[in-house]
Amino acid sequence: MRRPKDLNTITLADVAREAGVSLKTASRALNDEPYVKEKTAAKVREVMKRLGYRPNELARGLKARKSVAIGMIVPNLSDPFTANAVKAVQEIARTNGHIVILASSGGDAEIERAEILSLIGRQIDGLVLAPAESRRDNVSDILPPGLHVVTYDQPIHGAEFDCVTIPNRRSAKEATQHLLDHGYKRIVAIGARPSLYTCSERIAGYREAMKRAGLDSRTAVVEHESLLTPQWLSDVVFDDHKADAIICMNWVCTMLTLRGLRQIGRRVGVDVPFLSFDDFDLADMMSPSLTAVRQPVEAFGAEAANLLFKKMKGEAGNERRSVILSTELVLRESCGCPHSSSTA
Amino acid sequence: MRRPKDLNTITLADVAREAGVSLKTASRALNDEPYVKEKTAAKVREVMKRLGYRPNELARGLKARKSVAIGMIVPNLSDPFTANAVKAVQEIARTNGHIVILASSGGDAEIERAEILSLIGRQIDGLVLAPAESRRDNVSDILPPGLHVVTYDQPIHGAEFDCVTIPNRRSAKEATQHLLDHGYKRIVAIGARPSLYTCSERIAGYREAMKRAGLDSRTAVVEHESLLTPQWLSDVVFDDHKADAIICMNWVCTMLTLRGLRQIGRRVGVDVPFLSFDDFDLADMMSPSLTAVRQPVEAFGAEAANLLFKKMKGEAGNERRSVILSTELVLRESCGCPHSSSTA
DNA sequence: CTGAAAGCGCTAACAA
DNA sequence: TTGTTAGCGCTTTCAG
Repeated sequence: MRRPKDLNTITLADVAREAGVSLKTASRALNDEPYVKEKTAAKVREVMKRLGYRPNELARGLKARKSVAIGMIVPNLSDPFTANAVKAVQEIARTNGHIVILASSGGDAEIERAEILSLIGRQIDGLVLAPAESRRDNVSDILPPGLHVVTYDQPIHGAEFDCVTIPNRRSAKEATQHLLDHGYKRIVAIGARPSLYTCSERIAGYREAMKRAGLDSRTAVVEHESLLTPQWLSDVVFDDHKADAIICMNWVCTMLTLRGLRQIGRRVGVDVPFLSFDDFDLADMMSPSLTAVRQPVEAFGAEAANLLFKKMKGEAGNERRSVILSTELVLRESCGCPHSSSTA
Repeated sequence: MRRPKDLNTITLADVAREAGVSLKTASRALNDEPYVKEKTAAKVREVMKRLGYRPNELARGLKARKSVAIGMIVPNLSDPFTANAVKAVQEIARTNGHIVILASSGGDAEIERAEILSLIGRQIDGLVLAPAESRRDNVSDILPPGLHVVTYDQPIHGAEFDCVTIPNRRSAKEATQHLLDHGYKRIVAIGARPSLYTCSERIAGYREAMKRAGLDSRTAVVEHESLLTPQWLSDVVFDDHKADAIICMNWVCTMLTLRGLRQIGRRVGVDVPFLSFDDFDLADMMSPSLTAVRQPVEAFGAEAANLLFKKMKGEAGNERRSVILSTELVLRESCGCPHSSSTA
């Protein structure tokens, strides 16, 4: 004659009582287990529906020692690159019957660590991580053994996680080479957060191209995006380096540089040829349209999530797996190429 | 002498045993409860740290009947409007000690429903929802009583949720009026998903403005974004309606229209004046720059989340609360306004 | 101040 | 085929 203290939550016990079966039978019906007479099962299901029963996943997870949830940690959700990756991960998680707990590090290693701990407390079954830092392994020491992690965008130095990346160095080299082919000599590479793998690799690719052409590298790399101001552009990129072309090493840099250039009165692609590492919506709609290295944004998240679920199901062996996606240099006008009206 | 079956997970019992105290004492220390000798508590904390103990939030939630998690359901993560809202919600959740379970409906009511059920099973403490549908209440009947819901972008007709919106009708009316002030007569309003509140309200605002000017409304609204093709633009917007100006009613429509116009050889803002409901990064960097109605994207998510947490804490009373954020008509060039070099 | 025992909702053993 | 009994990891009575 016990009554649930909270009469708004129906438990499996309520269902069982109402259906006149035992708890375990109700449980079996719920989970479509064998060894339940179909008629009994039907009865139970009917009661469940009638009562609006919803299994408590917390209780299930506690028992099963898993949560049917994966975590995802990203640095910055406003970045369309990130947003699309999240979208892809969320979709694949859904098809695998998992939910996604989304956390944001803001690119800060301490926050990242705290978020990971929080996710671990949630008993996540897997983690997709866009690391806030790539030089130092800020993660491994707090991971419970057996938790699968897939990194994307950046690998973590010294850690043994699966990772989805692009050939940063080669892509940057090719992009730089393209600018060189146009005849520019004082190409300036603009980047931010040099300690990040993507940044340093892309800069390295740039250097290789410049070196091969027998030219000096002109790098303009800020410790943090907030330092990428119009004044800085004017001082460093133009006054110091006398830029005759610019390559920006990621989306944020591109955005800030586009704005900054306008403020200091330099027209992108007209006064100064421009190439962006990271393509985005509308790059093709600007005038002049922006030449860019395109990363397969959705594939990034999709590959990472697929790899994670494969690992979780034990279908992928135990060795570390790296997926390297390919990029595409999308030639438009801002680099100096002639106008083309092809659809991007 | 019982040994955890899974030796990789340390429980509070392990901590208690190691510290030589009872389970409850360890629990008290964990939760900073009073009535624990400071020395005892310190000892427990030391052991926790040494063992790398992490409380199991699933177990906590099961007991406490709450999960310290909120759910968020959005239609489309690639939309920067949505991405920024998610970012804001996630940040505010974090400061309130909650995690965010993110789900995506793809604008489909059935999926939305399934996702809500899944979140309920997770015992979420609150829900931020950008409804997939606004005409029909697809939600209320499955919500457990006591679960707080805040809607944003669209209210749900017939449901009693708190909601964060903008003055859709008035903003659209003002925007249309601005085009009228330029002297355009055959202004075409392009929209998608007419059953959505935002769409119908904005179209209504447009109609009001046209009517006041003594002009016929020329609406071009597709059932679904996928129908907004270049061919359709050519046929409906230009051949049928003889557009001499265009107003697009949301971001997706703007994107598709910009691309479509180019494909059919009409230059935005040059051959055809253009106004976008929804501002975005780079709208100010295009040539001509795009005049747009700007919604406060981050505030959208922030207000929704703040409202939700207030409700959850019982600080907001029980009556329904509506927050109406203000928009701004950002005048740039595509509407026909003279070039201005002000920073957006 | 501290501890023993009960139980959150569910599922895995082990009967019956 | 069904039911009974434990117990997942934690917190909450209620005694010491």
